[in-house]
Amino acid sequence: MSELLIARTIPEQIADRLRNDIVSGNLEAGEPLREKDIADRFGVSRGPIREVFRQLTQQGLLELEPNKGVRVAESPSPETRALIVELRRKIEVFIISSCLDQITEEDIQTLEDILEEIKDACQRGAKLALTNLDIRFHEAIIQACDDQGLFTIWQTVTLRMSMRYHRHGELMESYDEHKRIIDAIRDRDLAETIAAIEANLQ
Amino acid sequence: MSELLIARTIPEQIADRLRNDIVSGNLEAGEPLREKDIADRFGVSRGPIREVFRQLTQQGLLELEPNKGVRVAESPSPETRALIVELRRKIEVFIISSCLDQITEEDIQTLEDILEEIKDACQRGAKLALTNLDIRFHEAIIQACDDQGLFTIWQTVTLRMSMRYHRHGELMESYDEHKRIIDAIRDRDLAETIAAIEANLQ
DNA sequence: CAATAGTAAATTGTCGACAATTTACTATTG
DNA sequence: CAATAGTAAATTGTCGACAATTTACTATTG
Repeated sequence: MSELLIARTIPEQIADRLRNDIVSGNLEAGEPLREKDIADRFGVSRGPIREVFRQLTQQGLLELEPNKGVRVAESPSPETRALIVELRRKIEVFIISSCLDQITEEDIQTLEDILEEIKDACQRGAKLALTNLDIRFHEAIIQACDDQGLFTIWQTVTLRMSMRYHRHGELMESYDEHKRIIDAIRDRDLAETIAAIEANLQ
Repeated sequence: MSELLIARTIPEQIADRLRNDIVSGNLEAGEPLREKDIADRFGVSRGPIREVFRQLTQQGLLELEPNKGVRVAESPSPETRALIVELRRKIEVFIISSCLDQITEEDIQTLEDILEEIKDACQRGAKLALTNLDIRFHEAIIQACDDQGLFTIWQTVTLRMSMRYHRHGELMESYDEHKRIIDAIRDRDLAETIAAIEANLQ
């Protein structure tokens, strides 16, 4: 699950950066992105950038008009977001149900590492970092499990759900919720794992 | 909704053709696709083909390994497919619920046109064509309605659900089911529209 | 002969150049 | 002055060339 993450390709790394900017709200909805600008910013030619644009478009973060380029997509309305949350819950519950046993001690250690970063982000009040860590945490679970090609669906749904959204309230709640998930996984307690995941997805 | 379909770009057209080959089962799971081969087949350079590969990968139809290329993805297991069907139902019901009124007479005419083709395919026993027409019919509804950026999620889910799958039984049932959907839409009968769509998605 | 190392061929990754299209600007017309 | 037509600049689309990497093949070693 992790060898892919070590030697990441250039377009992947650029996609991550842009995804961040969009999900976090650094880039406003409707803002056009120019291939040349982004290419210069990352010191590559337009080729790799075009690939990134196509990927982010398919993930619903950009909108593409032929011959005109891409713009940052609007965030979903509250009603639409509610639907997307429901979809994401169904996907994550399905995956964890079919593979709770296969999660290795190494996978759990990866989750612990991310949890540490979450703790840190909560204490620093770093909301942006927290959104990312939240995604990375769940992504680690999905990657550890998924053998059914559900990853791209999960990713698209999750990114769209996360667009410019922060849960209000006490940040430290996020730490508690993720700790609960890890504990449940370590106990191989499926019902509790599902409950913990559903509590965290809203 | 339709001007985009008239002046389609070259990569879009190529993507459609490859999608067809994969969904219909013309291309076997695990089969590698070479950029050069596909480029020659369609008489273009590798650039546009790379874009197509990235898009189909994001839609879950291809699997990409950096520096090694793409292969045709496996079809989902029956259990996974059941989940995907459930997701698709939720999406289509949500969209039709929020916009049944906005569907124009012109949109309905588009659906009627596709229905005619469905009738024809049923009579000819053309299962492959039928799978495509089925997707096009529902896509027309989504495109007529969606203002919430749910299209890419819907598309990914739908394509994955359709991979190498044909409902058995009487082909003409497909015609009846789609006719029922059109009738319900024309009557602006939401409950019946939902029931008709759910009956058709399985 | 089996295993390894080395080499050639095939394939993907990236780039810069040019063509096609869109956009911004200027000049013309009534 | 408002509307249109024409032109230049900016931007996207496509291509072929070369670099980097992987794969297939051959030769060497024990």
